[in-house]
Amino acid sequence: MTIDNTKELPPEEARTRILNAAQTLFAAHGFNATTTKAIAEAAGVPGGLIFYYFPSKKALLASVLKERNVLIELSTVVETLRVSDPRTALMTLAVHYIESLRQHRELTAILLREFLSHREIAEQFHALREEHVALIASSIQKLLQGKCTSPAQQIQARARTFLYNLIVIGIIEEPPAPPHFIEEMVDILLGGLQLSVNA
Amino acid sequence: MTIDNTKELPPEEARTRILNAAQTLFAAHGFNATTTKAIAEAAGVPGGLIFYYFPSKKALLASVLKERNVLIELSTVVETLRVSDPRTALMTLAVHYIESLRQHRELTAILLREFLSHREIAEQFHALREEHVALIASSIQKLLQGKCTSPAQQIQARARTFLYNLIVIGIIEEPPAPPHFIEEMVDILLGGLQLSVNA
DNA sequence: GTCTATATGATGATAGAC
DNA sequence: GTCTATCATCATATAGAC
Repeated sequence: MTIDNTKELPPEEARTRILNAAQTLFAAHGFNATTTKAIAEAAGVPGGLIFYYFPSKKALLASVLKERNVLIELSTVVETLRVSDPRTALMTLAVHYIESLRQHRELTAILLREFLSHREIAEQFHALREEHVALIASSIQKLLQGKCTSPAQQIQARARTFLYNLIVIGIIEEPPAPPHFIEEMVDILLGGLQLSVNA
Repeated sequence: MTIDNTKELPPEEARTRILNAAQTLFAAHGFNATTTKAIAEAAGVPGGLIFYYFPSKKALLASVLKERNVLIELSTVVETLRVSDPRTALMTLAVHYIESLRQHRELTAILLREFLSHREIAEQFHALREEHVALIASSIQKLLQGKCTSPAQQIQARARTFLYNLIVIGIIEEPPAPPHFIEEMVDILLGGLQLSVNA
């Protein structure tokens, strides 16, 4: 029987604590405004130890973004759609997606902050967006199977409109807007489709 | 005959050059990553002069945001709607709004970067959003006068969906998405309304 | 109002003891 | 692997000559 090294908090894993602290502080104050000293203090380790695990502060940021990846979890949200009624399904998707964004607020904040200056991050952000548009579009298409005759491009546009709204709601909007806006938005998206709603 | 002091580049207005340089550099690299020295160099003035005109670097940022205000210009875009056909009007509004956002890319970049950490800026951003939702909603309502019987709240939701899409398209989306997406989005927004389109 | 020179403090990173 | 002490650099901001 081999030892499982993937526990949540391996006894003295200073590296993990540094990553956690960096993630929190980068998100709260931005990359440049966060000092390595502050990270070390928050992590409860001496300042020098950071540079034992990471060659530079920038490499630390890269590790945070790489090892704590938002992409995967957000994508799985889309997969959880096993409801027959399109309206309910889209509502579920929206709520879960926004919740997921809010749960990863720290990472999305980093993305939002740094994509403007770091080309690499911008491309990651862009790829993520397009991937999700495609995922949502195919989800909608499945949901409407047989119930609707709209062309594929219309569905894609709806998926994009949907996602863009979720992005603003989940990342930028603060405080949260009118309570029933999400519901209304879903209705708008489904409004133009020739649905045979009679479940 | 008095002298007009509101020319584009008043003979030696170092202050203006400092503001210009600060705006550009803050937008390109963020507030913290931009040094006052870099601003001075870009403006072609000695480093010390910045602190003659502005008490601190942060005050300089505040001045940039206050004196180069996006709010006004963006609001006027909405006013330019004097077309009878709703679809054409919304298309015009969308295109102009996005163009305006792109023209003020530097300022929107600063807003996007700093609203996460500076409470003041966040509130400014939020107020701007809500003001524009209201403006767009009332524009749509005027456009649909007599042609539609949808309740006010539905119109508001449409306006918000519209604006949120414009925000992502104008500020975040890069490179620009599928060419006809804006058109498709407008169609989606108008899709659910009981229009008597027969112009 | 403009410019030079510089104070003062903090930052990322290193060297080396344990 | 962990920690202390410290270096070299560069930041914002000031003092004061012109």
